[in-house]
Amino acid sequence: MKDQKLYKLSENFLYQNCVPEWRSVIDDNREIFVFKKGETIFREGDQLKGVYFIGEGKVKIHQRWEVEKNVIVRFARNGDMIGYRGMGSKKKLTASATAIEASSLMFIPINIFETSLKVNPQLAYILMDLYINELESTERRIRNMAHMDVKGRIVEALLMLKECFGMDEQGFIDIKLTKQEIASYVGATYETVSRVTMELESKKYIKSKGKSIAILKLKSLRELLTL
Amino acid sequence: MKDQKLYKLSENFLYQNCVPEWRSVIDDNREIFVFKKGETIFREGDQLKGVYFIGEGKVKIHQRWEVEKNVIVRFARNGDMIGYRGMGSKKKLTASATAIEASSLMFIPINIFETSLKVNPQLAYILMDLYINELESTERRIRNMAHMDVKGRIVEALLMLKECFGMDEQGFIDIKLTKQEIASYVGATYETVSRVTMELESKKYIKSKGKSIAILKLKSLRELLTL
DNA sequence: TCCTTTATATGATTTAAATCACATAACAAT
DNA sequence: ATTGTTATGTGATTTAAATCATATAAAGGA
Repeated sequence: MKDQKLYKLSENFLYQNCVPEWRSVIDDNREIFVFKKGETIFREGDQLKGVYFIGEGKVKIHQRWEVEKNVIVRFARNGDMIGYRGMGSKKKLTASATAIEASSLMFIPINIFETSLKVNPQLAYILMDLYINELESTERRIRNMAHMDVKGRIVEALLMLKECFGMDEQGFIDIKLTKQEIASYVGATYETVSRVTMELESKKYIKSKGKSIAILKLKSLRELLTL
Repeated sequence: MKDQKLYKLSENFLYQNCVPEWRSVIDDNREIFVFKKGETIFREGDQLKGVYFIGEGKVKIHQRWEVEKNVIVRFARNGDMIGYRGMGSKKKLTASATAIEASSLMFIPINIFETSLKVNPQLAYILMDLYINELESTERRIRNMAHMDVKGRIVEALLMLKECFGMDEQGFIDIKLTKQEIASYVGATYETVSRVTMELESKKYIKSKGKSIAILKLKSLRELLTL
């Protein structure tokens, strides 16, 4: 079922970078999907059927490793595109996507998206830039993984989450993650994440309420990174 | 000094994906630079002045971390493009590049490259795909860093190096790296790399001669990864 | 609401890998 | 060659973080 209220097409970068004549094609072919918290959007190994744009909500992109061991590769929020893995429709997805909270996504079939790329010269260009930026932050994470200790990686993750998802009125980062999810992102166990966040709390560098975390002393946290 | 022998322009993907009329522009504006082993091609923090295509040789892309601590982000070989970090010439390079062996590179000034992108619709497209693939392997490395032990990461690195650089007649992987360089790539210390490679050698899974390594039992090595 | 499941805190123990330490080997430079 | 420098192999020690083990606290379903 299509629900216009759940997705403002005009704010979407695909729409914005297409020539006006093409916009109706997108409008005619898009579909809106709604996912509950915890629901799978796509699974690694799946055939690539199309591309998703997040309208509302938060999503984690993750890869499996043995049973129950996960790595969260990245987080995505409204406006972000997920699932695209290059041209040639025989491609397989290399990661899964799961809704962290109730989310509505716009789906564009892969053939429509690929045609969009051909018809709108701007688009490949914008996408190229987008992937370059993503690559940059991924390379940065490799560096962090290689040389930072767990505490540093957790602090770095908290700062990234603040940047990415912003804060509510009380200063809490606007995303609710379990200790296990944080652990899967930084490459650690949930026990260690629990200990480290407890330590940061006791030092009043952060505070937490349920699954929400607020940053209290940004400066002190940043200093932990430079040691 | 320009030396045509050192770089076959016709084999370059930039050249191949440009409309014929544009090729002479590239030809007129390119420069060939030759680097000795260990020489710096560019340094992180540098202003982006142009793009390099490797004609001959091998290059490592690395980021600094404190004094003398390095992470090798990736390796590059002939045909690879290095140094491009997206449009907008005010961009700064986020990693350094150093020649692992004597290399010749073709340099294209950033403004020529950016115009090439605009004039040749194919190009942004090809680049987008290229960056998607790079992102994929970088994401894979994050997963490895998070969950594999050092031995696994070293084995994975050896298999990657074999894929990337090929082997000579005697089966040795066609790249010479120090233990420290391998360590910088897998995120470990050179002592640990030394110990692990010694262990693999004693099991006859690999053999080494100077700085060259040959894979003897591919199957056994692969099995180490699935444990 | 109670009850099951899932998440969290925290202690005790183990372990992989870093660090420290030194001897030897390979490589470069004079 | 001769000498200094950088790379390597290996042992001993330390340490950060995983694992094992429980207790408690939330969250979700019937």
